[in-house]
Amino acid sequence: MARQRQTRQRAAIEQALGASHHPVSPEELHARARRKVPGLGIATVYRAIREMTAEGLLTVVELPGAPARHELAGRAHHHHFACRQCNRVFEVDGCPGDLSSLAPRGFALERHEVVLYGLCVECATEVAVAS
Amino acid sequence: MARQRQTRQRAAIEQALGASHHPVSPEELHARARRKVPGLGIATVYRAIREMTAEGLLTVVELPGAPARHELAGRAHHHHFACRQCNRVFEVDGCPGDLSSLAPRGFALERHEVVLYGLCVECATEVAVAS
DNA sequence: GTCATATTGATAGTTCATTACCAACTAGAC
DNA sequence: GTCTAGTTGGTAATGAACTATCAATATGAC
Repeated sequence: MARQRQTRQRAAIEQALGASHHPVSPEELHARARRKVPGLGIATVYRAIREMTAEGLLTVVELPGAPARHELAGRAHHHHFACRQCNRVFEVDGCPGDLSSLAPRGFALERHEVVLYGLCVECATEVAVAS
Repeated sequence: MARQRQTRQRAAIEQALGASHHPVSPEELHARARRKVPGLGIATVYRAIREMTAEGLLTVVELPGAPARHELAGRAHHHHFACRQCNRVFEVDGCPGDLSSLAPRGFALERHEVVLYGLCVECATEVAVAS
């Protein structure tokens, strides 16, 4: 089941993942890895994502109303900032902390997600310049 | 463009929305309204959701990896608790408060979503009883 | 270099949520 | 009750994300 050969395609995908400091969508990953291997097919990207996720190397980041994104596993607990303009997603280090007090009585809180929405620094600057 | 006739179907849908104290999926809304109007079609539910959302009567609640849910507009700021067992979504009154300090420098924070995951009181009880 | 086979890439297929279509029904003005 | 046009319901169609298929390619042991 495990991968037996190292290929240019897979290397490009892994490199693109490592170079990204935010969760990437399959499409974005495809575009990035394509710079190294122009002919790279989208199917190969999806295959790599599936295999690496199964091996625990990748984690899935699901944001409301958007396709799943992926980032290398093993990073510290963090949340995300989604720019409504450029649609990119950034990592946010902080965490509001213990949210168990928010859960209704009797509910068992297991995990939480916090998603911030707004404009990233680049898009915020553009808007300021344009107006 | 606006609705011109009052129908049993629409009345049943509005009633079902009013009786729900949590955001409902189109499918759930269909099931609930069907109790009043058995022949109700799913297309009519989607139509009602679309029209009411356009009129500002409904708001969309999007949770990661799930179809959009809807709740009556005008409620106070709140968040949601999603049960991983029964898949229902509950409203949570509290809010961790100002999260602007979490946003990276230069980013313009406009809104935020907090989603709690775990077991609702019913599912948590079942698990406890079963073991 | 040779060769067996793991891997790829193009694309058809699948799945799920949602929308379009249109004949049949019905609300409501008269 | 009549009648017109707004609504409905069943279903085909759509769209987006993802997966399967399979012939062609390329890895890496020899």
